Amino acid sequence: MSDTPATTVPVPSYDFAAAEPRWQLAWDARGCFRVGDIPTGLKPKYYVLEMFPYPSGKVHMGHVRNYTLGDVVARYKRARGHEVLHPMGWDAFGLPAENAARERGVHPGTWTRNNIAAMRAELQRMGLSIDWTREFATCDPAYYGQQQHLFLDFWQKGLVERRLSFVNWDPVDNTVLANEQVIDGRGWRSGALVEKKQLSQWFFAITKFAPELLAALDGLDRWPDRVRTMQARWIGKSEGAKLRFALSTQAGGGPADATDTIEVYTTRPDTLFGMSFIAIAPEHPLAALVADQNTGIADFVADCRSMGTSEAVIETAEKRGVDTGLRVRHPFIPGAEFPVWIANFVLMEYGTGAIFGCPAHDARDFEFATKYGLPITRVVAPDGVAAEELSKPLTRADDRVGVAVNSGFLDGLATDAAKAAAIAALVASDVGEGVTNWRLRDWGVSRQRYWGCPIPVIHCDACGIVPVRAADLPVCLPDDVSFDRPGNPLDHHPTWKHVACPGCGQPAVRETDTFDTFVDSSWYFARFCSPHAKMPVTRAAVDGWLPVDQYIGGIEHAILHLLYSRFFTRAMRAAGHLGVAEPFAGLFTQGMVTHESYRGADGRWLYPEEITRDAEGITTHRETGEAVVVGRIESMSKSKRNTVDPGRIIDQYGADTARWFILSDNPPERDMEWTESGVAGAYRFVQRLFRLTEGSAGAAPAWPEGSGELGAETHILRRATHKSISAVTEALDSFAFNVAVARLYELAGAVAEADKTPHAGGMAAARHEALLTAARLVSPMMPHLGEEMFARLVPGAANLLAEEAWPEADATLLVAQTVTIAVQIMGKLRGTIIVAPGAAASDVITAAETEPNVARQLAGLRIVKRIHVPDRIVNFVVAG
RNA sequence: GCGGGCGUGGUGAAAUGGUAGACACGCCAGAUUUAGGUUCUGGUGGCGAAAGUCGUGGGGGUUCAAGUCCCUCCGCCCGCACCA
Repeated sequence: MSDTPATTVPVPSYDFAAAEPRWQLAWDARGCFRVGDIPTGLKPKYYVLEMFPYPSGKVHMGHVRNYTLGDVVARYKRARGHEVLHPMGWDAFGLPAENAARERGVHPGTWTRNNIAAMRAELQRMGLSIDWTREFATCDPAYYGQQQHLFLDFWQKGLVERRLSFVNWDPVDNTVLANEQVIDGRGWRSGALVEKKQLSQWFFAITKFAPELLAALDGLDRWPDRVRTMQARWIGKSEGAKLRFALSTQAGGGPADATDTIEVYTTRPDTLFGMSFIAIAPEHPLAALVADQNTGIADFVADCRSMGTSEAVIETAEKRGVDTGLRVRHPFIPGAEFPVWIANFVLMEYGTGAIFGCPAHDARDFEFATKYGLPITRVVAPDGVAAEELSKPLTRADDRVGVAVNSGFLDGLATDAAKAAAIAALVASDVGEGVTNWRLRDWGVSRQRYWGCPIPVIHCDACGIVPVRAADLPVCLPDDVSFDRPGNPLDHHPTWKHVACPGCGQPAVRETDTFDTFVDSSWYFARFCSPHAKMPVTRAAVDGWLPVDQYIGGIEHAILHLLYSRFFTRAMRAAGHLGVAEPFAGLFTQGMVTHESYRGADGRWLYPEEITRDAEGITTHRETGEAVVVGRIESMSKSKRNTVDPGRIIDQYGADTARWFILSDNPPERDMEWTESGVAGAYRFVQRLFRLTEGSAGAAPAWPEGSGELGAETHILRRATHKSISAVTEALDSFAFNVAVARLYELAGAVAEADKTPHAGGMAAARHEALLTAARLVSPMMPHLGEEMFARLVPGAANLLAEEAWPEADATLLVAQTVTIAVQIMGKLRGTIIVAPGAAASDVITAAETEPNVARQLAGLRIVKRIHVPDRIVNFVVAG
């Protein structure tokens, strides 16, 4: 190696466009990422999975981020000696394919498969270390047919139910609408006011697992706390009371029956003395009864029906209600009566569909009571003293939990004791009892759509509802469907649904509903273990690979998808398909990719490619020169046109640059902003690392005989190299990829720094070591560049870098020779001292006190206390 | 509305309760080059000539010491069960 620093010798630049496909072919040729259905057991197994994509047509930056994160983990774990399963597939059923069919006349299957082909090609350009032999799409009959088997198994295990539930109904198109298709209470295509309609639907009995789904959250210690908290709240275990209010007036004037009481669930029976009304949901049976006799009430109930089924819409709507005229008796206050209202904010799905209103301590009840002039009585106070008039609800923790006041026999009791006493009193008078309630509802899986997995059920006039025989599966979707009118094409199909009943052989009709697409994504991770099996999963494969060790995806799936997958895993275990209860041992939730948005003078959105920015930062249209308004930085979306096409970035800068920038920009759990300047910076680093390699290309030079020969600069570089190994390893282990990137910038800087002085005393060997280390450390993030560097540093290597082990840091090189200690007076930094690591406290404090600036500041002050934190800090607490 | 999260220089950010701003982008200055998404060197939180002082969304608290822990307020983001 040369002893002169590399100065102005022209160095060829890194030709990523040639190198990236070359290395992708090399990995593929050697089968670097392929594993068997059953792990060999020679190494520890590691299953890395990113949430599989919906094939919308194009890979977007969110995908690039997701799959880059997963690929870093997969490549890193492989290097650390694991046998890594890293598969990819397609969440291929869903609404957008049907929309494309209606809008463009293309068959959903054709549209979906074309999209998959396009997106697969784009993903493959990223250099992901995926075992593509395991790929499948959920719209493959080989997949959804097995899903139908699972449905039959779950049915047998008592986990499938059929009951009525509400859907959004478009009365003009005569079709069911998804929540997203309801815009301001109207159908997105017809514009008709949406109605709630009851349909008979299939449900998975997820609530049967509610206690264990909640309890098992504690064991998911590699999940983000926030996701566990959100799931716990969603499952929503609450301890409260169910009580029956006796109606003092008969609902229909008819005989006393089930309608002579209203059953209410409450978590706060201790606040019963603060009651001022009962509110029931518009869908409550009693509401229907009253509406039959009163057109005003009927109108109100009908009005509530047009609100749709979305909880967010219901809860944010203005609180409205109507007095039914019915009155109930208070269970504790003889002679007291309270009105029964129908209120639009009461949910039929939760509790009993009826509440008692306690306006003093509940914001919604307060708003309602204020609006309709209902009394507001404080019944909880922190100090047990009832207070003055209320101008706003007492909803702070202090105001909700305390001591009962204005509450008869409960007065003076603390909240928990008051609850118990209230429940005891309800039990004693046989009007209620303590109950545990769950917020979680059973999972409705019926969808009135074509592009989904058919529910394998037959309706027979004689035999009722009959499952399709296992031997007759899969129930495949017919291809010849028409989208020329609204509604479910399966229902309109001339022949598909007509079959013989498996029970009696008489003409019968297939179920034309298909499964919610969440069903498809609730077990795909298990299918990846043996994707070609003639059964849902093979036991040896799932026993070998599950659970997923690291699952990575968007926070938007924190509740539904993850909860449904947890349920499915338990249900599959109950049916004997697998042995684990939890599908995902580790979970990482990534942030979104955002970008500035731009609008032209006329207000229309502009693509980033359409604008240009001059030296003063003024943005104008690239072609017309018109002024451009720079809008908010927001999540990339087609409608705002603030998207950046990953394909263009890879063309221009290469996959490694895109991966590097996406990792370097910020912590992966946070939203990131895509910027052109950031990409350009990443690209410069790619080139810089490559150029550094040039100075050490070729076989490793020998270290000089005897370590005493090593110069100080050599030692500094070696120390930097080994500190990088340790720091990058630690950063990758903790998902701090942006920190790993920073450490690699530092290592590259250390090599450049070493090049400033003439090389001597083993520097050439240290430099080679540094760059070889850099290649290995960088390779999970920039695999192509890593291979290129490795090939130049180790010509004729038998292995690819992808097959090489992770480097080990030499502990002797990590030990610091001195430490810098901060010296504070009253917590304020006044100086620093340099001492040997582990120096005695007395020596350190003496050195601190004599540090010139510290000594000057301490003059005339009395030291009250000396705090010494070894190798970190000295703090003097002074008096006066 | 309810639930969850986030908030640090011009920007993205780093920081086991222990020297706030590592690393990068941008910017400034200089060097190199037959200048073209170059490269290299140095500088870069605010105020101040300096000593210093202020500074992690606002306010309060715990602590010798708070970006970090607690309370409260504000702003933004995600989810709310038929988007995936």
